[in-house]
Amino acid sequence: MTSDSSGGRDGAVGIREVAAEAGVSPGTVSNVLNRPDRVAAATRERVLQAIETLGFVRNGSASRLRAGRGRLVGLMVHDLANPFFAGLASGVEDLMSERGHGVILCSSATSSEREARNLRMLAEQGVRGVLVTPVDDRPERLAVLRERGIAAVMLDHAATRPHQCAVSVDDVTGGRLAVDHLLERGAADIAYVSGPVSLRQCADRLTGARAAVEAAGRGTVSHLVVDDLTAASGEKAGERLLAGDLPDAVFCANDLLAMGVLRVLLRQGVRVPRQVLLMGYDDIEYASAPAVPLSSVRQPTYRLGRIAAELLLDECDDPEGHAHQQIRFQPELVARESTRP
Amino acid sequence: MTSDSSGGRDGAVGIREVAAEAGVSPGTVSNVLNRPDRVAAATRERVLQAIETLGFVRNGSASRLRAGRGRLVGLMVHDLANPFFAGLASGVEDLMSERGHGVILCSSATSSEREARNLRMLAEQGVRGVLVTPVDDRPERLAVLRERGIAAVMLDHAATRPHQCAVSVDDVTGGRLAVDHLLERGAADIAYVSGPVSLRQCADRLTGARAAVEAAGRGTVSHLVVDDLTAASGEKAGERLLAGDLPDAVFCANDLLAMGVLRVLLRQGVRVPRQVLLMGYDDIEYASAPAVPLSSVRQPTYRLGRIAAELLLDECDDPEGHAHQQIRFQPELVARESTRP
DNA sequence: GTGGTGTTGTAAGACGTTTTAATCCTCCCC
DNA sequence: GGGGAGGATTAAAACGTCTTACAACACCAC
Repeated sequence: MTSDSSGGRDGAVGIREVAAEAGVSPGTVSNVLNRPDRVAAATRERVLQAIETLGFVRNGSASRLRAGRGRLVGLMVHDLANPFFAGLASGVEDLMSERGHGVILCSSATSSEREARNLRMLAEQGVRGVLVTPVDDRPERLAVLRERGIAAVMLDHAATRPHQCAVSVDDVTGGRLAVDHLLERGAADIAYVSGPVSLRQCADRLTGARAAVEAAGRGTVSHLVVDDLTAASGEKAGERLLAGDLPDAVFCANDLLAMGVLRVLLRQGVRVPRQVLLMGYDDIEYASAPAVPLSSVRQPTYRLGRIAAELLLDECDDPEGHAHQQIRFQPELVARESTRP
Repeated sequence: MTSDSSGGRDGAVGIREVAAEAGVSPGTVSNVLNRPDRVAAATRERVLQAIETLGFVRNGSASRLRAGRGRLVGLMVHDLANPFFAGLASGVEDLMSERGHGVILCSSATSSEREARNLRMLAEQGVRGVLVTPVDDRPERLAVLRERGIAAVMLDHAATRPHQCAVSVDDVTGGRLAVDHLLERGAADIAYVSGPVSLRQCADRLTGARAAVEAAGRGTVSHLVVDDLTAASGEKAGERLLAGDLPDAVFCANDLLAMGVLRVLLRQGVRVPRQVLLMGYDDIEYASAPAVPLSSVRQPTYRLGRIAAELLLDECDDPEGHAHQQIRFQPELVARESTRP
């Protein structure tokens, strides 16, 4: 135990020890750390040298306590196991890591209670800002954050109040693209499978789907609701579809659902796309892999995350000069086997 | 702005304001928060009431600064976009959330530099402990943490030093299971596709594969190395395989690689499994979806994460009484179409 | 009553950093 | 050589909580 490679002694080395080693005052060390330009080049070098020798690691808690702001942000998604959110998280983490920030990851599991609990935890940790894919539209859920002056950027969701950044994808258009495509491929009787409509994504895609039918002046959209957006729920939906008259086409609110539906239909000998056209949403990496590659609606997942992260840091770094932005991407149709009749 | 629903005033409400409201001293409020049993039921109730009324949110930074330990842990994985790690992270996050802890998520992107940078950041944030899937076997990479007394649990990796917890899956056995299966299905000339052998997972699975061939007294294993464990790299591997004589079977170090290989082989008209048997590893949810469902080796991903998280908290809560554990799961073969000749 | 015992509550000093206002130089110009 | 001017550095006071003594109190047995 006596020979630790680096100089880290038992008596934890702080800014004070560094100052002593470099022959300056603690204040100067702090300046080197936070405003390097305020200190002469020679002194700065000496301090950095001391930091290196002593293996000093700055205490983030103390720093945040005194300065009011830290180098931590929060990220709240619905479900990490869903590749769409994993992609988002990946984009956020990459950018934050480049900028020297840490990301506290939370999953709401689409439960408002868990969301509220996590937001509170984030507030306690004094994060600099939060990226959140909210569980529903109620803007007051972010009150805990606003009261403490914590910036929030909506992720995959439009802004819920005037002065707020948001990065989203136009899900109404996405739903319309999907159903336009299905109608064009000859479907009339279309089933839309989604999670609860309290999820904005599910609701918007439905709106788009109905708009497409209305605009075309033909076709119908029926709606099948399942508990969540997983492949397991997709299988349940598939079974319910099989129990009745099969529609011409099934449009699922995400690819996982579609993969579940596909699995069940194929297992029961239903020919896809011959008998039933099938469409997913998100265009996750695995959408092209199935027996019948899935048509889907592509979203720039990773970029969504990166851009939202950038917006958040911009807002945090300069709250006054920052212009709130609502960025909305347009989704893109990806046609594959599952809708080729 | 004048009518915030909750009582959160501009002059941030701290333990002091709560104390005033409840007619006790700040110390007592702290006791209610940290040692509820030390304070009489009536007083406790009064304090909790005040906390509620004022919408008090404890300052985690101050708390951690003074107490030395906080309610934050770190999690470092190779790649969030990989469903295997997303599953791990999901398990970790669930358990930590139940226990009221936050998780700082980091991705090393299998780069030691980025791993080191992130570990340093975690040390700065004063996390209580860290769960890490290390990029290589060098135990000294955790020195930054040890010096500051931060507990570490190895995740999907055996312990690298004596007194350490670790949760892993036996990858040598996994590799053996896979190749045993391929040999049994008649393959002799087997290609193993993996990322760099500096990744323990890749190395161990290779060891297992060779052991299987040796034990059987027949067959050969050739080794094809690609940059990382993604589907894109799988496609590159597939092209390199096509450039030479096709082996009887391809064993990939994970399912993403296998999906990439499969895509290329099918595109070039190679019959899988007729001409080439194909096997993945991890048994991610999407392994069963492809045109030719992938045989794979299953790992208890989510449980791995949960258990490691539990171990870490156990170690943090009682460093003395804690018995370090090395838990090793056994993987399980899942045979599907891709290895049915 | 008195002294002991146990329980509740309090006062005040950390924790390690940032920051403000003040001090110290050095250099330059008249 | 005196008088700034202006940059580099410092001293000391925060930041909000936890914790260590310690005081207050009630209760009980003698």
